[in-house]
Amino acid sequence: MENTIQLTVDAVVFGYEAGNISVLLVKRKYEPYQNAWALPGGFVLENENLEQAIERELSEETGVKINYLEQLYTFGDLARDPRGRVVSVAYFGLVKPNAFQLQASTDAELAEWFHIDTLPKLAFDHKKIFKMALERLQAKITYEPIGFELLDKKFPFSDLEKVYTTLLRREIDRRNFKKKMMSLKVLDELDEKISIGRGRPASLFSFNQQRYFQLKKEGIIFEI
Amino acid sequence: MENTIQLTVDAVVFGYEAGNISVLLVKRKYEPYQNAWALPGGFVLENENLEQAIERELSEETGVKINYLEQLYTFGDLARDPRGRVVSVAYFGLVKPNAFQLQASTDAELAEWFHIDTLPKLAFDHKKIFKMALERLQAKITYEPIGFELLDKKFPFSDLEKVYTTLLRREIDRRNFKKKMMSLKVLDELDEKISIGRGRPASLFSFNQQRYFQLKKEGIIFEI
DNA sequence: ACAAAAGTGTTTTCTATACACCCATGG
DNA sequence: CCATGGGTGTATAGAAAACACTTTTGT
Repeated sequence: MENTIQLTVDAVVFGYEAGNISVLLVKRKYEPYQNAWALPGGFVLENENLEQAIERELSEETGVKINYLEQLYTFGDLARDPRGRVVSVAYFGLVKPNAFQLQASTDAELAEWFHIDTLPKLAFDHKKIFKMALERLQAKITYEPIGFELLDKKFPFSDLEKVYTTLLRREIDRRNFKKKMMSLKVLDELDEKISIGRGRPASLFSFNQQRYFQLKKEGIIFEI
Repeated sequence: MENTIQLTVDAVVFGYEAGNISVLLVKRKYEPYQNAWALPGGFVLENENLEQAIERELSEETGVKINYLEQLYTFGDLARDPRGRVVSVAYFGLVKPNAFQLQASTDAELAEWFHIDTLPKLAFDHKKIFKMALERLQAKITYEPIGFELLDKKFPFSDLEKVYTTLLRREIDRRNFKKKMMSLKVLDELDEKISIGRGRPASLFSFNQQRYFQLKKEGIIFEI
């Protein structure tokens, strides 16, 4: 059988820093859409699976180390790529703040973080892909604790709260939010505090992944 | 660029009849896995999108008219197909009981419904695909009213209940279930009854799709 | 008349929400 | 000492869950 369908992967990678949720974009070097911003991604090689392809492309194009990766959707419209029939498997990913600084490795000078509310025009159907990824992320944080994946290993509780208020675009009652979070027992309060500028120093917390997997196995679902 | 990756689509189609949830399988005519049972599906043609490919394959192989179709996941492991590198976009679908009778059209004699608990050995990684589809369906009926898609236009309430108890594999309190369902106002009670064998005749209900879309737009979420 | 399935309300428990003041630090 | 952000508890309302008997038909 003759096959003229090409397969690519694309990633919508979210990062959090200082109260802002950003997405990682790369500037295209070649046609089509030369010099336009696009999601990192590219053609899948014959001897790698889809996750390997994504990780290779991310590392080649951005140098970012991904922390959480999940398949999003496969886009197969006929005219989505001017080069011909290209089907793309999209992923969405989260990175921790320490990965937020783009390393100057490889082609990193062509990668940049953009605030999710002020994206430039995107190549191909990447706007549509981004939109779906954002909706997925917004939905997902309400029933799975992936908010942690955007934070450092140790974080003050207020950072977690900020991830939620920023993504859900609404205020959250701090007391109720903490009550619910703590009742799940997936957060460990550490004997450590940080003081960021003025104000009372904040206790640091860490995410107890073991406890989370146990809960998940028992079928108990997180819900905000 | 040379591309030796092939793209297929596969469908996990569920049907409901007489208290049983079944899946549609086809018997393979050719190698590999000749004579083994497999999910309906096949290669995507260059001039059709993914949904068109699935619908074409389903109609060619089974003659079944699909009622609800949703993309499930894309499977891209290296060794999933002995013919070489084949990536498959899997869908899951639901059919109404009137589509349950397999038409003798096309290759229909090679298609058959199997109870979800007693599937034969499946070709390729189709077992894995099926498992994911079943989990998705089980999760999905708890937050979207897709249970209706498995029933006729008019149905007794007990049929809906049976779909839920069968899929969720647990008993449901009939009064509480009805209360919740009716409070959503997506069910219209008709001035019509049916009597199935012995017992009190049941009122028929229909699903109010318009009302459902309105609710969805308003962000109100169904939850069982 | 009895077996079989449909239909129907109330009480209790739990969870979600609303809400305001004190605490610890840096400047 | 004051500005800034962190930390905490209770009361109310609404939703979920538990629970059993009556109705209508076919045989």
